[in-house]
Amino acid sequence: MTDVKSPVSPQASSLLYLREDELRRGIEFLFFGYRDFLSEADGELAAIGLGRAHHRALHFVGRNPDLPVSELLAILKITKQSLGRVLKDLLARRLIEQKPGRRDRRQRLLSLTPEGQALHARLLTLQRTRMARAFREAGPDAVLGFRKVLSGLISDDERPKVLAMIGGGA
Amino acid sequence: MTDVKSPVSPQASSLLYLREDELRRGIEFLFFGYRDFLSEADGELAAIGLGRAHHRALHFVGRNPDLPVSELLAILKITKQSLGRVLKDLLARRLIEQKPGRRDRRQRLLSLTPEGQALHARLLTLQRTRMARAFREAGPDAVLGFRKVLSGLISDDERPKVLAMIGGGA
DNA sequence: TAAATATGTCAACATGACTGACGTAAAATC
DNA sequence: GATTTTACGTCAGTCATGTTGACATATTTA
Repeated sequence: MTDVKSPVSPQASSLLYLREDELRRGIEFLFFGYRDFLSEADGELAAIGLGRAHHRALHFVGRNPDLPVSELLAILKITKQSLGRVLKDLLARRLIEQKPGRRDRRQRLLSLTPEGQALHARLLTLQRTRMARAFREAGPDAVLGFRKVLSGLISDDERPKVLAMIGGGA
Repeated sequence: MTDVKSPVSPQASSLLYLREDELRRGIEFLFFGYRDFLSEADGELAAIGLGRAHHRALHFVGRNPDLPVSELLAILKITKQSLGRVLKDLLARRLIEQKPGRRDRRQRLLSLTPEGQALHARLLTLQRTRMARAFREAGPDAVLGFRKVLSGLISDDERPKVLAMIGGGA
């Protein structure tokens, strides 16, 4: 019991940002930021009878034309049964289309129809608008930090794949 | 078709970080970071037969002893029926306890039992550990940016309440 | 006393995840 | 060429978590 009054938990002041309280705040910011960020697109989706699961599939297919089902499964980390239902809906509404792979004809390569692209673009614009405002208010350095921390939150064994797909550094 | 090769979408290079592509990357980082951040605690929870919904309630009650149900509802933004089921489970397992409010006896103030505190602490430590690693690798400036951007993603009308609860600036 | 508030509860339903089992076509391997 | 593996689909059942709508009860406020 040396330091009588030390509000700092770990050790030096250079590590203030690693105090328990700061970590808890980070956790909670992530919760609330994520919650509200998604709520907007959710509204649009609900209006046309789709859910988040459809949105996620639509997004990654849109971003990655001719994506095999297996890769989409790896990105979303859900079971094929869960994805199956979602894809069935999207195919029935002609938002997504399939074609067999050229090299491997067992594969069903997924891509968006023009209507799918339109919806994808609409949702992406919504989300980009919100993200753009947050980025603008926070500034370029903050944006870098935002990505750095989130990148660190990704599982070690997933990070290479994810970074390769997302593109760019950090 | 003037600028033949302009990789920049909006206008100046000072706004590079607001290009569509950078915004998309931010969106995707948020998706993957959130996905993997939660997966760890999910495992612990599944092992004892609880889910994310229980975790969220446990967390905010733990952080905010004597929390009225109405406030928990406002934090989680779910219906009282959904919360009711979760609280019923937590009460049955004696992880949470209720007591009537002193000033307003209609209220049921929620707090954690010792067992609830133990579980809360265990889960929080798990999450803090992961967050701490990401923070440490990213550095203090990045942490600030992380919080700034997430704060900007929170709905305008929610931000004051949330910031008041989370504490600290930005 | 009447109205509003805080909370709980019953019932029905939707979404999106899961497990487990089985089927088929194409590719890869022995 | 026969066998095994792979990519994908599908049927069936279950679970967790959200929803709406209606109604009940106790307590506070007007």
